[in-house]
Amino acid sequence: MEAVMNLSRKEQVIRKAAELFREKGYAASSMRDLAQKLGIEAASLYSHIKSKEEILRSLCFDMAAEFRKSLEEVERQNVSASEKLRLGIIGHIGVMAKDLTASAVFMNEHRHLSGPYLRDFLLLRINYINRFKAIIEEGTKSGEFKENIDTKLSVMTLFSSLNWMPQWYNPDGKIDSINIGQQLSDMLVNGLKKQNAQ
Amino acid sequence: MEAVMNLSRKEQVIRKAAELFREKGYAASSMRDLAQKLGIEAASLYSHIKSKEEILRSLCFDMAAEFRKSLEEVERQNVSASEKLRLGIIGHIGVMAKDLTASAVFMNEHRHLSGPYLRDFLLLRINYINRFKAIIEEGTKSGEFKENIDTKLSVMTLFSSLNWMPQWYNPDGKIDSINIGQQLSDMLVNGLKKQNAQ
DNA sequence: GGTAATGGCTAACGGATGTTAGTGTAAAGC
DNA sequence: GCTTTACACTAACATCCGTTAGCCATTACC
Repeated sequence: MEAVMNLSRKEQVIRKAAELFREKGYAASSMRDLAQKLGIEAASLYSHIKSKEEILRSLCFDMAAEFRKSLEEVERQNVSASEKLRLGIIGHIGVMAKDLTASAVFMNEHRHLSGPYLRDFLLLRINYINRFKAIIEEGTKSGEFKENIDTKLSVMTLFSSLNWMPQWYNPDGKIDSINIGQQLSDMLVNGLKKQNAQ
Repeated sequence: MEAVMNLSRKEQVIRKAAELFREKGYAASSMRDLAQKLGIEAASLYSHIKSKEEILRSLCFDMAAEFRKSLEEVERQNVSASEKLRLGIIGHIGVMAKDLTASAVFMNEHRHLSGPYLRDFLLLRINYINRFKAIIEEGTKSGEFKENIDTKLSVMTLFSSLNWMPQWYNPDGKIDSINIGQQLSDMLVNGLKKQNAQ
């Protein structure tokens, strides 16, 4: 039963690390800081994790897997492009809302992954983005979306909006994550302006 | 004439530092790294700057001043809210495009400012955001924008989209910054969907 | 031509960093 | 009851960090 009980404490370490990395950034967070948050000595951390970077890796790649899973579900649905986009946005927001701390780390700190890990991460990311791009292109071809939009610009704007959510969203506030997803997708798809206005 | 000639070399240092901070992040960038980029020794940097943080400060606050100036010009114009928003967006993009490197640092590294400087910075930022928020509210009241939108969500989405531009925009590509500003404001104000569609 | 300023150097500081080695101890499993 | 496992400890390592002190060469100014 080693592995199972291991997870409990190891995940506790990773969770606290996520909080720390989010607050101060990966590079500015020391293992001694992390140990202090857990009430132990820095050296004791190494009973649970192999290195500082291993923590970052598990945070980044676990989140990446969640995003991928969410998008795959959406892609399976047989609906219009704009509806697919809407569901994709809501799904993405949902994944983030489940762990805002890890999401923030995923977004802001992944660049501190070393060499091959960074490469793998960026490949996953490009793939994810391209699948959203494909949905937008589908909508352009089907005539749902404007034909003169720049797809790259659109998809980047989309991700910018989504990915910064963890930085300002307060989960204890009056607006919940599903609501955010709805409004955000409406805003991006329909815009701020009234449809009947000029 | 000390100050004038000083600027030249000092600004050279700051510019290289901006590149470094952008690539590796402030905390992960060492003064020895920076010195190497300039072909000098780390200790020699201190003939030009007082500290590492002074560099970050000048980068952050100089950009903040540029943004403020741009917005003030827009606010002076006597036009509709949606036009004001459009001009504000284009102005913001324009300021970023003038120095993408400093913009990226401004956005991602400001949190490493210490104590009172961080506080001042955040106050400037909140003020800037609130002035955009006021434009959106103006548009909602005047009936140009939908009345059921969440202003905070809208303005945060707006800034997310704007602020991530330095991360993906390639100034050597075929799409120039004015074009980006135009398209971005169109996308946020009018949405992706055709106005006559469903 | 003397003087000041500019921009660089070497050497060194005190402290923080990630990590390893080796040890102890309380609980869990056979 | 013995052994393993989980989890903590202390001590220490080599290296990197930002920064200071003091010195030297070249250029600009009066």
